[in-house]
Amino acid sequence: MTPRRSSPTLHDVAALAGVSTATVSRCLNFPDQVAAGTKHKVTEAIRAIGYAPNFGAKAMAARRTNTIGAIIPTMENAIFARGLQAFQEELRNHGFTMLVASTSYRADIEEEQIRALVARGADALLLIGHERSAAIYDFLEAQGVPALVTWAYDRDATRPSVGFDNMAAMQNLAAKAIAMGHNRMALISAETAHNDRAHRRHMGVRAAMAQAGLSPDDLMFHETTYGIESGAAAFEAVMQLTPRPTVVFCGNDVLAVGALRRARQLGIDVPRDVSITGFDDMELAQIAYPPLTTVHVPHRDMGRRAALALAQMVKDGVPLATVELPATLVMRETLAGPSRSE
Amino acid sequence: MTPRRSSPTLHDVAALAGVSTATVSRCLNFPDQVAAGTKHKVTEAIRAIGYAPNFGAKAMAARRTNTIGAIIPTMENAIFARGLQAFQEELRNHGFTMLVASTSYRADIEEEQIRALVARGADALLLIGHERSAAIYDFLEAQGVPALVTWAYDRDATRPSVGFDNMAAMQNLAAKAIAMGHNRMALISAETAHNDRAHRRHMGVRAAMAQAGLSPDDLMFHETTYGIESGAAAFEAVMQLTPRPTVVFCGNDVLAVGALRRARQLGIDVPRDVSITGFDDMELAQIAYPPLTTVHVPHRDMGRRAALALAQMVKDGVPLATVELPATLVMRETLAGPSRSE
DNA sequence: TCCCCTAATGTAAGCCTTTACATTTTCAAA
DNA sequence: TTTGAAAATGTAAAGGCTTACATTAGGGGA
Repeated sequence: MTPRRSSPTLHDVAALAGVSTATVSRCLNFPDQVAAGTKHKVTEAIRAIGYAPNFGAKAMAARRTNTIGAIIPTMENAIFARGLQAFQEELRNHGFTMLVASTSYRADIEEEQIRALVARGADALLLIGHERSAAIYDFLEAQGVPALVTWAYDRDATRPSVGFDNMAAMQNLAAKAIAMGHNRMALISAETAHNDRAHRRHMGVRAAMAQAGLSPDDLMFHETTYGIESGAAAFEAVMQLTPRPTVVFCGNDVLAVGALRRARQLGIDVPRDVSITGFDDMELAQIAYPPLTTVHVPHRDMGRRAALALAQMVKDGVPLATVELPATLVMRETLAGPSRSE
Repeated sequence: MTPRRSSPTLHDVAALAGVSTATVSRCLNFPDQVAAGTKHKVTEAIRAIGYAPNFGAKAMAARRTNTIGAIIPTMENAIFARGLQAFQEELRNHGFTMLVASTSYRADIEEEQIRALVARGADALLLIGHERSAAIYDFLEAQGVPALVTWAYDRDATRPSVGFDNMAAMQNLAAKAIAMGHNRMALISAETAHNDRAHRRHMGVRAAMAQAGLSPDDLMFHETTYGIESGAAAFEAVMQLTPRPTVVFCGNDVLAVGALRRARQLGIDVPRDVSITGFDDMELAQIAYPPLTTVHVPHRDMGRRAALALAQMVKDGVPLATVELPATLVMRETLAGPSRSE
């Protein structure tokens, strides 16, 4: 029976405070443009009446939402979750809120999500990796929504990104292994379709081999899905090949941990019988036994810098710039020279 | 020099298709209310002109945003990241998008974030745990924003929640340990201030002890921050007490893994010299060596169900209901009876 | 053929802010 | 005092969509 009284509006506040709506609005958005006394009256009225601005109206009038969207493959992967966490924290420092969507590594879902976040008023977008259709980039352009790519840095890419060079990092790791004497190698990779990071890591291994004069045939390439169990299965498959690889590079730490576990189950000693490496340097890598040699990815730093760049772009029109961050090799205990005795 | 042509509007589409704006709107929102021919014309026009609805205008007119907010302690904790992932996926199935904010376990930040997400137009909110000020609950009430608590189920709580009984789960685990013969026990807990989950887990241990006729003095309670290193330090501290505990319960898996690692470094064998348990059952628990005995928390299920409940609430007004999910004991290898020889 | 009911479409009134521009007030300098 | 510039405030026009209500078209029954 009680008429569902709708929320108080700017108008109500103005009436109560005895000023115009414009003044109330200014009080909220440009406080130093209004006299102290007026400000006080208005503040009082707002409190008395329990006023909260209407988001839709505000967004329409201001033509922005102070919201930035992030689209990542999945939060199941701790590496992305952490990047997001840093991203969100920095965004908050600048008064923005974060919309999140995930794609499960599927290009079609990603496209849908990009459209969805734009439709939900995202002022700008954070994207993982460069690889996506020209159509969707055109769409973003047409909608006037700036997008920043992260998790990847590619010398040749034209779009702005904040990331590291997946290929160079992997090449560096592979070169190290080769320098230690390895020459029969396997790569257990995440699926490379629509995933330029995985693809470039693969290219990195090849480049290192080429540089050392090794034949591409000496690399056993095995692609699999994400997950510890996948890594384990892939490792087992790869170890059944002849000749056996002396080092197994893994596209990420989760796969590597799976490989490590299966090695133990199979009675294969790491790194004596075979070396195993990861990529990402998540917490897992330190917990693993033996501690995993991997590549440290600056996920927090990427998140933070991406947020900063996007915030400045939306707020002050600072154009997005590309920045390359270092991804450094972390030597722990799973990579060693191949044993002679073998 | 080219005048920055602003985006096409509903009006433009209507003009091109030769219908009214109302028809275009219906085409978009209630397609089966419009004739097939008309629908076709409109669809064509939309494509031709590259129309995309204006979010602010839509939100203002419809009085909702189809956006639901989630506020969690941190995405650094994989357990929350996964819950969020499931939450977001289910939300997507219902046409909603997700706003995310994190609190770093701080009540003041949480309050700020609740206000921020409401100001950003969240139609509803997902919250972790029951414990927060009455003022903020009042605020949500006044703003008409429904909130659903998760990660906790409390028989006595009046607000709707989708979660498990932290106390009962921990009590169950402790009872098991007691039944195995343990009677000197330690609890390494996350900080309990403003964290009803941690608090209730503590209560669970006490309840089990009380039920077994043990004195509360036989529990060494050690509170610490989140992190592997914290767990390690806490374990070391706790093991220096006299008499030494025979079992060390940890408030979560991360602390437990830290404890496990320090035990190895100290030459303390688990579970022969001391038993260690975790809580959450994250992937880490299986990777750890030896595999960790812990409590499985249905994080994905909670996320999914919470999303469903919230979506139905916002879309169809289905009232939020409380549902209790099971959190089950997972016996692995770090809990065993205390050794006689000690 | 005429009527009436239903389906399809159109009309136009909001929804609530922001902001360009106009007006009034204030205050320091003359 | 007067005056002029700056500060404070007011007026009112968007802004693009949804939706209640009005109108028109279509079709079956008498």
